[in-house]
Amino acid sequence: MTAPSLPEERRRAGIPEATIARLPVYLRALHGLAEEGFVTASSEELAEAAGVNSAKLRKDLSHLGSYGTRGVGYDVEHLVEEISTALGLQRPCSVVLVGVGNLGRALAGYGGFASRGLAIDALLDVDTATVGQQIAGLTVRHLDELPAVVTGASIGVIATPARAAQEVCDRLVSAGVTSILNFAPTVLVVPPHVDLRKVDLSIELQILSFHEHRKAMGADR
Amino acid sequence: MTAPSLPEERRRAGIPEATIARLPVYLRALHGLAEEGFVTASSEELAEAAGVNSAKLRKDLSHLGSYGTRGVGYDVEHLVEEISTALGLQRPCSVVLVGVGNLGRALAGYGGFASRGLAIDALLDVDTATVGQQIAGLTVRHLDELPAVVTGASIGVIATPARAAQEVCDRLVSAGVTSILNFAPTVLVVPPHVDLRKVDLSIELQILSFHEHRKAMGADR
DNA sequence: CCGATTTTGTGAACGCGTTCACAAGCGCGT
DNA sequence: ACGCGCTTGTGAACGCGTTCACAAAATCGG
Repeated sequence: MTAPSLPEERRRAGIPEATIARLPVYLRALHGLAEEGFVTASSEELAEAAGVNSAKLRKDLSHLGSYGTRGVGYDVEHLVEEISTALGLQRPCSVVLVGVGNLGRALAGYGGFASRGLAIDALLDVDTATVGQQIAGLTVRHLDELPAVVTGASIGVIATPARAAQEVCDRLVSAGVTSILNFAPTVLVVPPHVDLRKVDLSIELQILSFHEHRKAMGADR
Repeated sequence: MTAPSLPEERRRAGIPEATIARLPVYLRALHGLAEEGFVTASSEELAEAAGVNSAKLRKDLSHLGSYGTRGVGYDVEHLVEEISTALGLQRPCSVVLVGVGNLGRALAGYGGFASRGLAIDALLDVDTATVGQQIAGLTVRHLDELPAVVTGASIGVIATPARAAQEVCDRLVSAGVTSILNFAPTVLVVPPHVDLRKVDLSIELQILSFHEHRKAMGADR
């Protein structure tokens, strides 16, 4: 355990999770402002574009370093660089998607990834009818080729049916993947060194269902 | 402002947001346990199936009421009922999806919704080539018909390109929708009485990118 | 060169959510 | 009937994240 001497490294290690989750939003807001011709932006302007309040934005950015100029604001282009660096988008890692069903195809064709430096590099499936197809400029390969496509730092995306997800997850981990994004509606278990995030479409709807009913009840009485 | 006299209602109003976000997970875990033949389940068992610790699960459930039996655990079937009721899934509201592109199709075909009582009831788009198509048993209708398909309590799902999202959002709100799930990579602004949730696929990847790079840096030094 | 003005960066207070730890309650065996 | 073991429900402590409010810093006009 080496004591971190560089302040840069201290900062990197100590960025709160909640802040990291917002950095991509700021990045997108900055791109938007840049397109509108802003060369500099105050925390107030940036916060509005990102949909947060300015105090939160300033504290978030302060975790990265002091990249603003008092009385002026933030240099848009420079801040894009800094956030991209913080997120590791300067040297993007490869993304491997497993499960080329409806959702998998949608993800493969989703333009939002490429624009931020993160593009899907490989599509894998087990269905022999799907393997070999060309989708979004990529040829679908068989899941057995997983070890060959995982090179160094890779992110795995699981878009399989729920029943296949845990096995696919295990195979990703075996192949050396340490960051996994799961779209299958299942709880996955992974070793402690693996980062796992999940996106569950039906859960989001159920949360809204709760709020919708709560509002309806309040109106009734 | 009537003072809530029924404890049931007090509970409903006071459920913390974080708890609500986990109730759907518990619901799914309970269905899984039921299929495995469990008629009763301890907080420990349920917590493991849901991927949380048992203390959290117990506190979450305590916000709904006292539906467990000390020394025994929770009746699986009964708890399913209670959580479903709390989430408003007993009388599910209709779901209207706008934007039948790749993602929209994937969502329309996603089985996970129907199994929990929340099914997509209408598909809308503006593309004349898409309108009229049959997808997942539904006929795609034109966005102009929005007022006709929104009946009472409805949830709106936005799966359009980013540039169209705000206008679609405004039209949903005008039609009376007060709960919106946004998949478009944009910050939407809504009136305060509207609940808005967002799912952003590229943001999730960028968060993983951060962790992946952090791990790689730690290994290097 | 200086004061007025703007905006950042941050210490402090606050609130929410998680975790801990245990008393209260329930069933079962004897 | 009664004590024993198991499990829930919950008050209390803790930690993280948000918000507030202001001092420090930078620009600009005179």
